[in-house]
Amino acid sequence: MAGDGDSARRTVTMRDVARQAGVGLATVSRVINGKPGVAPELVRRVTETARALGYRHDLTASSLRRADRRTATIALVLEDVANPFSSALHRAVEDAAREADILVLAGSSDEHPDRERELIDAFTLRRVDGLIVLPTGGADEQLAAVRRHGTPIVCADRLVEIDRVDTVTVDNRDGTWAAVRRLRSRGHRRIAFLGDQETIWTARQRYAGFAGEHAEARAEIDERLVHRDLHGAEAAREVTARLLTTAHPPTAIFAAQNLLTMGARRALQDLGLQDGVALIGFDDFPVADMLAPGISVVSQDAARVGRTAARLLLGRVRGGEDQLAARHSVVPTRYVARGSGEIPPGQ
Amino acid sequence: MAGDGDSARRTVTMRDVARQAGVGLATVSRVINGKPGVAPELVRRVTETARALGYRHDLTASSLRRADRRTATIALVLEDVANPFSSALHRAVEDAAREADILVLAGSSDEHPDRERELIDAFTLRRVDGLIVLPTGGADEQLAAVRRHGTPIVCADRLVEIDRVDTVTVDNRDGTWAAVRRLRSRGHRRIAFLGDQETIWTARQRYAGFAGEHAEARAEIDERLVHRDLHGAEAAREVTARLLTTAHPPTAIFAAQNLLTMGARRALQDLGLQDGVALIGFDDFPVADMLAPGISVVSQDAARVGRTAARLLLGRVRGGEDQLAARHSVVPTRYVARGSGEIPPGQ
DNA sequence: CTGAAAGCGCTTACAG
DNA sequence: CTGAAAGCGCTTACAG
Repeated sequence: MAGDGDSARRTVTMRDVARQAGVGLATVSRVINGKPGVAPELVRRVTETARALGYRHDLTASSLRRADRRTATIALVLEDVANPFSSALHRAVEDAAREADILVLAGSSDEHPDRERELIDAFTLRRVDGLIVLPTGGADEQLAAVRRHGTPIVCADRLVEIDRVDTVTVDNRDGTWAAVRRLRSRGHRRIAFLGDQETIWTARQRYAGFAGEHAEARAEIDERLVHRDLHGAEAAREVTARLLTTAHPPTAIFAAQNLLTMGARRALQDLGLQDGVALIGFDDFPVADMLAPGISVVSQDAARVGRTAARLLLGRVRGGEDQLAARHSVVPTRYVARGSGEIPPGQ
Repeated sequence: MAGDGDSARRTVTMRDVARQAGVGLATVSRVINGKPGVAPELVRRVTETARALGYRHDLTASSLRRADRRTATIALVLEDVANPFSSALHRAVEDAAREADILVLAGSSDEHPDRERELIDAFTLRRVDGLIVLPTGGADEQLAAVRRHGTPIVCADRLVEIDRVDTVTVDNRDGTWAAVRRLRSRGHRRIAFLGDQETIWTARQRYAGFAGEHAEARAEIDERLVHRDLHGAEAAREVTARLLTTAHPPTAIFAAQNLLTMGARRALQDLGLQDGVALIGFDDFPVADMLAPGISVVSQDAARVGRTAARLLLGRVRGGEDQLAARHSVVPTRYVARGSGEIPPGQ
């Protein structure tokens, strides 16, 4: 407790501890790092002196000199740290990293390639040991360059083809395909599709599932029912309201993303049609089961995506797997029937 | 593009750039850091050489030698990066930090003091410039010690009294008080209270609002209607179900947290009582407005809490405000009427 | 088992 | 305006 003053003082370094304890600098380093082969008496003296002086180890300096140059920090480029999918993935990454005493930096690209590039720059500038990114698609060249420089990278949620960059994706196409097939088997023939910006890989995949199912059923797609460039709930709401008030409205709606599902449902409720028109969303969200009818969804396991991505990354960070070719893991989706997807055509 | 090989090579340092460009190390440093007073010709040569060699600046080394020793990184200790309140706060902090070219490390304490301590340790070990934490309450001494060592700290969401540690909280007590008063003015006399673990400051404050309103109204609290140690939705659901099936059930329920509100509503729906018993929740959540009836809530602005916390922290990090005494900012709540809170007693 | 010296990749006085 | 030297707080051979 002595010397626990409040005034600003210069940092206590290993040097100070060494001098005070009457040992060499290397010995202090050994003790602090828990390395074996130091006389118990010295271990005690150093530990005690360090505590008494309020010594705080400096990992940044340590990693600078260290052979492996690891900072024990990885970075995460998400779409938005605040969106449910991103943040569930984030949490899974944190948990996996924590077991290896690794911390995680996170940032939001908001789907802007420029912002993705800035984040990657800022992270590599700080010498993170690895990167998990939900790529916008517009920064792939930079990702490739960073990878070539030696930093391990795993891309999550979206597929990219870069040397030694692993990916963890969800079976967007098949999950959508199966959901649309369910609608068709219930008798639906006029199925609307609401999709996110086409620059996003998952958006294209989900549409591919929608189109694939139609081809399989030898059914033609009515282009008037397809809207593939929707940003957010409000856009989905407007489009849905318009679709429902045309001469030939859809009997079912497939909303290929979270917010679009909410927007579509809002429009349905506005028109009192939530029990008359089927709705299936891609990606679950809280309380979807508490609505009446509950919203049926193709659910994706964000935590599993995160956990898998973290595992792949840490394998490369540790070095053992770093020279392996790119590995691509696909996490399955699951259809959750809650009512809205089970509404038959014609009320 | 030349020399863009794939093989592992040692890092290109400023030294390499200096040698190659035929200038001194200090000049390279000046150019890379954009410092004025270098001949245009040298700036060009250094910039070009750096690019050609694939030089990547190392911020960790830079900050080690730099006078201010800043890492341009701050850390965030949240309850859970994946919960909506925490992640909305996180996003606001990210946005504020980004304007100052500062990155953010985040971690989840899960309300465990031990985990909070580990995170604080890990962050300070990496020499972050400052800390924003949602304190569990069990690590306040460590926070105080870190602060004394010089690292600026802002506590968000919960009040703590530590020298030169700022806080940003929400008016939990008054927000609850006003909501309960609304219930009473509509005729409710038997109002149940569902609360989170009492170790959490906000949980205590919200109960204080509930109790305060009762005292103000000279109404006695029926202890059988009060449950102050509920963990999560399922616990709230069970307790609510039990409350509703007693001889003297409540006519209204105040759920003092997100998940508790959802759990209570589930129980109400299970019993078909969602239109018969009033419900007000503390803290809004997505889609609460799409349920029938919509759930009335005391809404808190997580983004504003985050933004304010970040501003206070960055003010101290910059140094200008670092010697100031603790500042305490309170963000107001807002009552959002959606129907469930407007149900009168007796159906 | 221990310590003096060198050096990680930078910035910062200092002298020119 | 420019560069050689010192040093940030550590770890790592190396010699004892």
